[in-house]
Amino acid sequence: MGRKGEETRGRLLGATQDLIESGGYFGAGVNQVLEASGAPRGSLYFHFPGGKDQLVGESVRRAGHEIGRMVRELAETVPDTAGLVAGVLALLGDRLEASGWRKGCPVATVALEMAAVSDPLQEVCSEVYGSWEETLRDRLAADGHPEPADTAATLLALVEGALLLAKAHRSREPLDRVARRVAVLLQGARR
Amino acid sequence: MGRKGEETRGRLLGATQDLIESGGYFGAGVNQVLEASGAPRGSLYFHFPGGKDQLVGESVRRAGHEIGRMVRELAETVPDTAGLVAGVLALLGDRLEASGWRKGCPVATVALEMAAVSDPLQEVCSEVYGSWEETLRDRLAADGHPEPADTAATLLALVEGALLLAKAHRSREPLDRVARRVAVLLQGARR
DNA sequence: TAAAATATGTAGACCGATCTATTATGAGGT
DNA sequence: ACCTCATAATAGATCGGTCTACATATTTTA
Repeated sequence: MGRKGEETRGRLLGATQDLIESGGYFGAGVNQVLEASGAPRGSLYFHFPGGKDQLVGESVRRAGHEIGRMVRELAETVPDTAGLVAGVLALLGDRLEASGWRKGCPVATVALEMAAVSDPLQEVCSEVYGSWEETLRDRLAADGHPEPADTAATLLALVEGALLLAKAHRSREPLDRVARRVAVLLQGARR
Repeated sequence: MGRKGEETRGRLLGATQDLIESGGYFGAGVNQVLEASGAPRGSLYFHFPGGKDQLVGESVRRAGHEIGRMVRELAETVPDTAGLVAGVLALLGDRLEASGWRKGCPVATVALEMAAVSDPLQEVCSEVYGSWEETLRDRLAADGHPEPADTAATLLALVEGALLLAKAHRSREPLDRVARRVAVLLQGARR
């Protein structure tokens, strides 16, 4: 593929990722992606012959993996799951606030917008959420939690919901409130 | 305003509400709203001189009040808060599934799409979420729950997150998993 | 009460801007 | 010379919004 080509492709994905995190599928207009990345129009359709949907799909997947890796890294330094969730909430809250309440979950907006109308994008969103949930479930199971599957899904819903409310209110308050209550939800973890 | 005018205005709001619930702000194109409502273009800008943003704002507020009322009605028939939340999850899950995984929360998508770029729409979303949270908080306080504010925010985040995951996976599973775990979160309610 | 004036609302052609996508062309690296 | 990739012009559809014309009520005035 060549060094240069790979770099252009990466810049396109990065710019798309950035715009998606702020405004979802429709917030990432092709023109804005091109301007932000500095790439010419033809290059986009060379590297992503599937057009915008392919571009968005790969961007969501990449962003999902980045966050997944971030969570796993955090998991290595924090011993208890409650602390891990609190850490994730804090980290994502920092990101959200530092971006002027723009950058929330890179998957959520696209999922809500497109899951019902685009099978490929729905699959990507489902897959990313599934991988995050799996990470949490494994961690809970290793902790000896009695209901790892249900609890993992609940924790993920909690984080996603808190992030949504924080963006809607332009405030960390929902994140803080949820963080305080997570411990209760995880009762019975290591009895 | 006249009987006919009021009716046209209502049809425009209803059509917009419907489209928003499926696809958010950008899913509710003006042309689609006009086609679905049967109203002519001129009527839209007569009844909503603020254009699309006013139309969407009023639709989100209306949809928010409808769900708020639904929750309060359910609260009258279900004694415990855990049951209330489970009931809400079941009801919204029915709606989501019956619509072919299209109709989720009427506020969430618009909030994620527009909160960062439109002050008026951000305010509407924040206000609706605030009113729902207030309903939950009052209920928890009446139950004698020790942390009504934190818990109300957490329950709302939980419901919103579960609804998001359900739409992303096109499955009730997240809703069911969360419903099973809500009881644990509400421990200490009536000690 | 009849006629005139005004307010309310419908109807759709039309506009510029923006959207994603296609195309033809040619430079640059291997 | 060959494939990779960049470049820009442009297509064609759709976006939200404005405009004028017209119909129907409602109010004012004589």
